[in-house]
Amino acid sequence: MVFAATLSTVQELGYARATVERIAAAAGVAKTTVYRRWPSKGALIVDCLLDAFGSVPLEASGRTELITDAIRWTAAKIGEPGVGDAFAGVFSDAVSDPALREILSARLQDPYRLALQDALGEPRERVLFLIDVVVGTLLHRMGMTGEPMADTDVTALIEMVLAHFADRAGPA
Amino acid sequence: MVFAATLSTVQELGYARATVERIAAAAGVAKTTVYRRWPSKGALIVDCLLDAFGSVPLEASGRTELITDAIRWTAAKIGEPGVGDAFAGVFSDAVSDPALREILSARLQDPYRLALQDALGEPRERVLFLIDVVVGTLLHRMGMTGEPMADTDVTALIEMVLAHFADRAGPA
DNA sequence: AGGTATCGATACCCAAGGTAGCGCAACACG
DNA sequence: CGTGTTGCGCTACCTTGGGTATCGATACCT
Repeated sequence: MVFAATLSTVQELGYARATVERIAAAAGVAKTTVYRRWPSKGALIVDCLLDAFGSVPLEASGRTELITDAIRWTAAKIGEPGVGDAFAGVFSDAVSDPALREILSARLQDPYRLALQDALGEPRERVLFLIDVVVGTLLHRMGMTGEPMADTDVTALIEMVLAHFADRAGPA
Repeated sequence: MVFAATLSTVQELGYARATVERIAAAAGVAKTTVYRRWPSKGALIVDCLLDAFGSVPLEASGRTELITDAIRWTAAKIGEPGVGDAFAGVFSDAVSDPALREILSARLQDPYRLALQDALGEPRERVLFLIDVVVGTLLHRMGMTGEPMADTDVTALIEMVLAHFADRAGPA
């Protein structure tokens, strides 16, 4: 499977050194075959992340548990070997590449945003803000240190976000 | 000045298309001269960001004003033309480049972290967490939308952070 | 005036994203 | 069983961009 080879190659070499040629070799596949299936390296990574993330666990009953579970789940996924690197990597590429940004936003962010809007009953802008805070914080830690965020900090993040998004108690 | 040429080139073309050759041309300087002064493109951008950011305004009296001013100042700087792009760009490059990560951490993050530790009387880990939240959130918004965060969201960010970092009232 | 340091220009190396074309194997279908 | 179609691997290639080496000119300092 190409996805598994992608993640393990990214984990082993980092995002930039995980070239498409190496990923293809690790998957036992030709580079051209990869480009037959995905239009760009970025698109491959996004699909790989989609596969790695799966769907958010949103079966919790209360709002507090829902947010807590979602944040812990996000932190755990980003902490999985290769996933955080790959995520931070595409994200970086997307900064200067509007097409990739579109792919990232539509294929990766939107599904989770819509699920959260639905589960939380919050408007689009507030959920976007929530995602900015959670994903931004986790990726910044990952990018600056090379390591996923430790549990105690994830807990602090959850508490901070919960205070802001508590049932109708938060500001604005 | 090379810094001005760097920012305007990044603003005009985005981070990836702002090649060292183009930046040098915009500055009326040869590409080799740029490499004589900075060891890599990343180092150039970091120095450029250092120049653009200057020092944090930390002359506020109260803790609340201090944090508010610092966050607004960060958001405003990242919103300046070219700065956000350049910041998100180096950050992305740093993900796969430990040497650049070291430069970014030591030259850009550490001074502000130390100043904040001093001004807030908070331990290193909590200030690092604060920086992760503020910078991560702002950069995530910038990276996903291509636009700096709107004022209302910056205000929400300030309120959320203040609640967490209020005088000895926050958890953990 | 002479030595030195700096800069600009050119030419180059290398890695990596992405493409084109060829030939082969597998599979479907009559 | 033969034939066509499809998909894949392979090789070779193009282009861009980071980074380096070299050389000649210029300017500055003594």
